[in-house]
Amino acid sequence: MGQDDSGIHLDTSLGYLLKEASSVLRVAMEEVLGPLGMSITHYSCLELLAQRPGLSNSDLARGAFVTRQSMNVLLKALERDGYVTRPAAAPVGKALPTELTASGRRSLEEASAAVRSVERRMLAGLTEADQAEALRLLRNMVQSLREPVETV
Amino acid sequence: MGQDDSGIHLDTSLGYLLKEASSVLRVAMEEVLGPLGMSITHYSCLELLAQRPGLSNSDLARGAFVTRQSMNVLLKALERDGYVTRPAAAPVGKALPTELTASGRRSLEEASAAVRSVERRMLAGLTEADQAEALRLLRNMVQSLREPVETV
DNA sequence: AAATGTATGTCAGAATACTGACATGGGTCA
DNA sequence: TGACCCATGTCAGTATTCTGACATACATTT
Repeated sequence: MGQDDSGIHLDTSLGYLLKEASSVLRVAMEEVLGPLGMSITHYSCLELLAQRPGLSNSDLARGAFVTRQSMNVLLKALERDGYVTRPAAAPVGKALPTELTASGRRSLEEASAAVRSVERRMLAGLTEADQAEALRLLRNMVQSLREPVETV
Repeated sequence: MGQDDSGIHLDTSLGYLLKEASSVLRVAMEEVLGPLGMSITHYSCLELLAQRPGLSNSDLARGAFVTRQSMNVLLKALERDGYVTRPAAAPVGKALPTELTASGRRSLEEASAAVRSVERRMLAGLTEADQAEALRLLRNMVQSLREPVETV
């Protein structure tokens, strides 16, 4: 099944290829994070907190590209298991600034190394110039999609 | 919250940017497919069948980047609603070749137009050469990640 | 001061995709 | 031929994420 190659423009669609690339990356990351008992969102949350301590639940949701409701579920589990801490009351507004615990930092270390190895593997066939170009192109696409739709 | 910009290498990580791009694309597609009562996987399935009639459930799963179990759930719903047909018995092996019905083709048409408009919007800021380069770079990344890990 | 708008945290329920498991069909190889 | 391996379809249960809704906190506007 599927051995015939009739004319398919899916093979030249950047949208489809983008989905394929993110799917392959997701699988590769789950492959290395799974043995560490960590999901991708779980890892993303810890990495964000390591680089920007004090982010709120909503901040983390935006950074990990999930809804704040989803992040809230994860964050409560991480808090229960002692990887992050949040104050009981908000110092200002309603936002609760979150921070990594020592345990969270330790847990992140090996995950971060594993993820870096995946990214290195993904970029093995690209030159420095290629990578810079990829950054430019992807940023351009993101920006274009984020711009409000023209309702001339 | 989040107004301080301490040193973040997430901003230069291609893995993170790839996830961001696919997330933005996903949201944009859901935005145009939702009003048509269609999910992304739903649309992907119909598009695949339009371009490669006779694909099996497992083929479709691979093409839409989900598990065959997930695709099976969707396919049964599509069959129940009259968008696709599958033979009661497999002509060879266990694979059941699936085909679009007239209703399925009709339903696909407007969805396909909507998705093309999203892709056009995404690529609005890129030249032809840019797009060709993006294809090359993303294909390279996909291939690198698919290669078995070196266990020297 | 009051009204409005925006952002946040959180609860509840629904949708979607996943992992695990099993039986079946077909090919490969000893 | 028989043993083995791989792919497929499918059932069941689990996990993750989403949408909808509500109350609260702050900024902006009137």
